Formats: sequence, C-alpha cells, structure tokens
Amino acid sequence: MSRDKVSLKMDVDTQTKIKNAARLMFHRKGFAATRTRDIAEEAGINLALLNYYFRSKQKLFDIIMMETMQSFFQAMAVVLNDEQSTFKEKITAIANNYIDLLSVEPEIPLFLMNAVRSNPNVIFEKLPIKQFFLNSVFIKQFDEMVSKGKIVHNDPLQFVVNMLGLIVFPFIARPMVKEVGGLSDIQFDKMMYERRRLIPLWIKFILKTK
Amino acid sequence: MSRDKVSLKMDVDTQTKIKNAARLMFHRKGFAATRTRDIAEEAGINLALLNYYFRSKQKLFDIIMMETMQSFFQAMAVVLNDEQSTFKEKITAIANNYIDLLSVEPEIPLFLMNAVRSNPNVIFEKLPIKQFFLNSVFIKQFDEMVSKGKIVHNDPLQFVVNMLGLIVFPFIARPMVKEVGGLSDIQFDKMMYERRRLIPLWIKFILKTK
DNA sequence: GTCTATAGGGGGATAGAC
DNA sequence: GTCTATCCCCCTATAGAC
Repeated sequence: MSRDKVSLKMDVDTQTKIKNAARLMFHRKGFAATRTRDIAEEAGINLALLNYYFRSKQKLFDIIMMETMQSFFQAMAVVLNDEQSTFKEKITAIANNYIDLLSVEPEIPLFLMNAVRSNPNVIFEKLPIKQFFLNSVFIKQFDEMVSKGKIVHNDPLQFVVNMLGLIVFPFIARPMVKEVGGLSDIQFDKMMYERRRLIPLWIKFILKTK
Repeated sequence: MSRDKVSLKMDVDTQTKIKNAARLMFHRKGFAATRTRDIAEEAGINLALLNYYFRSKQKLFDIIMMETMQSFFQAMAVVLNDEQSTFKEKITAIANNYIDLLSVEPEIPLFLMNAVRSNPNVIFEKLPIKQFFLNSVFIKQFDEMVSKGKIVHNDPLQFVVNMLGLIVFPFIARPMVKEVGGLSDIQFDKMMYERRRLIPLWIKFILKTK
C-alpha cells in the first residue's frame, strides 16, 4: 500500500506484472506446457527480467502455486472458525464464497488439483490444512450435531468431500458441462449461480443419510 | 484375439507395449510433462520405434486420449440405454461401475479433465456425448419421474453434474482427501467402496429437492 | 522391425551493454 | 532495472545400418 501504487493497473511494478502474467498462463496451461517466453510476452517485458526477479521458472511457479492455494483455502478458512455463525450458515457461506470466487477464476480448481498431485509434500508441509480443518469450530459444530442426533451422516471426511464435490466439480468439468448442456459462458455462470441456493439444500439432506 | 496372443502379458506385440507405457505415463503426468524417452524406457524398447509405429508424440497421445475417453464413458453408456433396468437401478449401476473402474485407475478423471480442456473440439466432434446422453433411456426415465411427480429436481444437467461430482470428485482430489483424512491408499479405497452404497442414497434425496 | 547415431529446434537461463 | 544476444541442454524426430 506504499505510495498508493496498488490501486491503478497502469502503475503496477514489473515484479507484479510478471506474477500476474505467470498466474494467468500457469492457471490456464499448467507448469510444463507454459513457456517462460509466453509469460514474458503476456507481461510485456523481456524474458531476461523474469529470471532477474524470480531466478527460475520453477521458483516463479512455486510462488504462484502457494498463493493460489492460499486464496483457495481462504474462501473456506474465514468461515470455518467463525464462532458466531451456525453450522448451517457456514455451509451456505462456503458455497457462496467458492461459487463467487470460481465464477471469476474458473481455472483454479483444475490448476490446484494438478499442482497438488505433482507437489504434495511441498504444499502440505507449508499449509497444515489437515490440522486447521480438524481443529476448526466447524468440525466441533459438526460433532455436536451428530451427538445431538440432528445429523446422522457421521464421517466428517465423507461430508467435506461431498460438499466440495458439489461446489467445485462443475468448474473442473466445465468444458464437458458446457458441451452436454449446450451452454454459453454466461449460461454456465447462471447455472453455477443457481447452485448457490441449491447446494445447501442438497447438503441438508445428505447430512440426514447414513 | 488372433493367435491367442492377447492373453499373456509376455507376448504382447511392440505396438501394444508402447501404448501401455504411453497410457501409464500420459495418465500420470499429462502430455507436456511426459517425454517420449520415458515412454520408450517404460515400454522396454528403443525411442525410434515409437515414431516408427505412431509417427509422433502428439498422434500417440491422441490415440490414448480417445481410448481413455471411450472407456470412461463406456462405464456410463452401457447403463444409460438399458431398457430393462429402472431409473434407480441405473444410478446404482453407474456409481458401482465408476468406483470400480477408478479404484483401479484413479488417474483417469484428472487426465481427462485436462485433455478435454486442451482439446475440446477434437473430442466432442468424434464423440457425440451430448446427443447420446440427451436421447438415452435414462433421460426418458428421468422425465417420466418428473412428470409423475416422483422427483422434483427437474434439471437433468444439474442432476448429472451432482451424480458425477459425488462419484468422480474424490478421485480428482485424491491427494487432498488422503492428506486431510490421513489415509493410506488402502484406506482411501475403502472409503470409496463405502461410497458405492452411500451415493445412491444421497442422490435419492437430492432428486427430491428443488 | 529394431537398433545406433545424429540432426534440428525449442526453451530455460545468463552475460554483458546501457 | 531493462534490454539484446547467445549459450547450451534437452527433447522430438529421422536417417540409415543391420
């Protein structure tokens, strides 16, 4: 926020320009299929500058990967430990956050799934997702619901897989969904927007099934 | 099936050896990150033979891609147009077929999602998935259920996305699921096996929600 | 059909001028 | 900090012997 540079796109510094271009290309085509020359061109700078700022393609990729991972889990993390909201409200908030995020950046899920497969150790060492999730208020509330008999579906892992599957899978399968449904980009977005409302309802029923 | 060669792995001809190696490598790492040298080594043959049989890496990839796509939709196609089975039985059959297939070859979904994103036109021109799906007995039965008021969820596209999401997503997110749950490969498989039973139940409820 | 050897090009990275 | 020019390795593909 120094020198109020950040607000205007014209004035972004070179390092940021490179990162923005790299994010775009890596998200779209993955590590191996992206050429540093493409990133440089997209950023409107010379290839040498990329190595000047980031040393190597791999290091640049690692930065983008971790930042994207962070922002992806952010959409869930801000909700999970909120002491005020109910379990049900959390589900709605998570669905809304993800659908809003992924409607703007639909490439993120496939990018991340590929990145995790190729670099599981790097990622999970730096982001202790497991601990964060298992110790969250969300899981505490889930367990309470189970012990009170309000929900029957008692495996939190199966539950979170279902929730994320319903939210994230359509974005991963986007080209197929568009093809089978004969949808334009806008129609696809509308379909996803409708799921903001539907997913919490579906999940409510899933939670009552054992 | 000529000369009963097919039955023994030792006797597979060179072309098949190359295809098997290529399938393994492409499924695991995708097109760009796979080197023809790796395929040749995995197949136990010389690099030149790969080009002798398949002309280029791209042509070999296209063959693997189309075959994989075919076998993936096969798991659904054999069920969709069966006149004997009920709608409910079809759902169970599809879940079972996919979970059995993907437990043996968990790399397929991520491979296909990437391949479709990179080559949508090639694929959908050759495989008219949309027509096949929309004209299927399955969809006819779905519409009947809706008109009889037995199910309320009346968008077949939303429905199939949910069904495939519940079935396929865990395999795409496999490394994350294993991490968060602290699961071994065997435990992951057990979890997926349990979903054979659960998914039809969940879907039953989803179909009653609007 | 299968091999060795090598051509040919592409892509990541750096040297060095400005 | 930013550029031009270039190095050099790696990878796909082919030529040609057997």
